[in-house]
Amino acid sequence: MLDTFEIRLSGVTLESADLVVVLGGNANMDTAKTIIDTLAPDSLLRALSPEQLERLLAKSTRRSLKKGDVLINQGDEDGDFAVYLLSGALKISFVSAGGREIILNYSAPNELVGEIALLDSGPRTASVTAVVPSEALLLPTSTFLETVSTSPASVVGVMRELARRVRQLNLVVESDRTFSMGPRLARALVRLVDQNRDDGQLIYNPSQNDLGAFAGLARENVSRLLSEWESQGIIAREGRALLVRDAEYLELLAEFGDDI
Amino acid sequence: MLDTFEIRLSGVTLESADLVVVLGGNANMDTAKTIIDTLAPDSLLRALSPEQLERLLAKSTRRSLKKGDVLINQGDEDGDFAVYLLSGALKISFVSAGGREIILNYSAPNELVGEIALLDSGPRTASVTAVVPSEALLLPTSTFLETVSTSPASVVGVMRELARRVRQLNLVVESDRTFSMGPRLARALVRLVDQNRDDGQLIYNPSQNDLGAFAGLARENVSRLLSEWESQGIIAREGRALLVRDAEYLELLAEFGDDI
DNA sequence: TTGGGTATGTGATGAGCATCACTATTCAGC
DNA sequence: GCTGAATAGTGATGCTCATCACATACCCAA
Repeated sequence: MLDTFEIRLSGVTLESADLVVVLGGNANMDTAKTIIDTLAPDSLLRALSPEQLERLLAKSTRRSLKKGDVLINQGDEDGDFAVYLLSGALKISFVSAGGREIILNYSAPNELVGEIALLDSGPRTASVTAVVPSEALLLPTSTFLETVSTSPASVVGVMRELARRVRQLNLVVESDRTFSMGPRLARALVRLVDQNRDDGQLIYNPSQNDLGAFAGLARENVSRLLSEWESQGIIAREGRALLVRDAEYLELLAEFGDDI
Repeated sequence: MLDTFEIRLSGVTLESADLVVVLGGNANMDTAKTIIDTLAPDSLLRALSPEQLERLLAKSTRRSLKKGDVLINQGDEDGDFAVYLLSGALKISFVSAGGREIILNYSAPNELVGEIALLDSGPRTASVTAVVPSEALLLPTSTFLETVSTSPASVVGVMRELARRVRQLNLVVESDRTFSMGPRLARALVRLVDQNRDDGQLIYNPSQNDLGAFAGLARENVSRLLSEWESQGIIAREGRALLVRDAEYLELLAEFGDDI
């Protein structure tokens, strides 16, 4: 039973930016209440009973992240916590053998991140970075497993989340293998559209570099495609922010490839 | 509580082969005992208590599969059972929007298959086909979830299995995106090597077509690469069977790509 | 044994996209 | 506001690999 929970950040950050570790105190009962109140209705943590949730929160650490802060480094051996995102956006990425960055996902609030390493206790295979200022809960392994395995509802929730991820990855493999650039980028954009809004805004405004690493194509071609789509009115740009105007078209492209 | 368990096979088989449905009776106590005895030491089902296991088996259906028999069809709506492979080998694959087959995995005995659809209750996104004569247990959704969620050990086991799969898929995305043909094929072969033997035999002898669909390259190039590797002594062929002679080399290639 | 289906071997061709090279633009920090 | 760094736009080039087009080998069943 540990009451405080220390995070050690090691290794090299992706951007080799200076790393500022902001260790919050552990969430006390007060903040626990606050957090409970702000949990989204569809939150995974809602599956827990109030008592379980309170216990879990009491053992968790809350972290405020600035843009660029690194929560987890690929290669870290001390993979002893999972991350529950309260607000903001995280990037999950790794560096391939060839030295190129591959972005696996962007996570939105109320999503669980980094639980894979808890389950098979290997080193971290991906890095987790805040791409906008974010708030996150760090759940220690023991508490996480204990809580999850005593709550049938949350067990199914976590398994469901893992299942969703497997499906998602199957789709990525499909588009990587059989789709041309356009549909691949379309799929990336569709995944980035903020589901909580209806105006086609993204959960985060990626650079073309990031979009390329996410969709699996060269930055230059991201540029070319975006220009083309903008001229066709499929997307719009406000400054550097992207707006998806014709989501339906992009979804078709993402699902059926070039032969829509 | 249902005691018998009916499987409906619908849709079009991948090879459009005639489909023979062999419905076994449900496993009775006798066969349950037999099955328990033959479970591998590392089996997921070993996490269950003898009573739980017996209950699970009593509600399961045992299926004997001939080569080519289809257990699950991509698109099936009645995704209400998972598959536990007792012996043989299964192919998990789907047909992409472009009409090409993508092989996600080959599963070896004691592996769980098809549990994704149980968790998020969508249609089946992949097909499962026996590639050699096989024995499998079909576990109905309700029983599966009930058993799993009442056994903390097996919960963790199933989550671990899902986690393993996510990791595996991350690697596939990596090699698809950044590796050239050689390393991609190497990774496919490494995944196919039978871990229960030490002579470099594969768990199943795929056609070059299948190898291509598994590794993500054209059949013709599979042929070219295999010939090259054979002449270098990295692999050998006995008739149509492949033998991995220099597993270490292939593993290096699979891990680091061309720049080993 | 023969023939048709399936699996394999191998060259030639070209499409798709990464890469390079460079310019133009935007942004953050002093 | 200024300056260097990061981001973005765009043409030219060439490499990798899918595709096409065959030839060949193999297997099983009539």
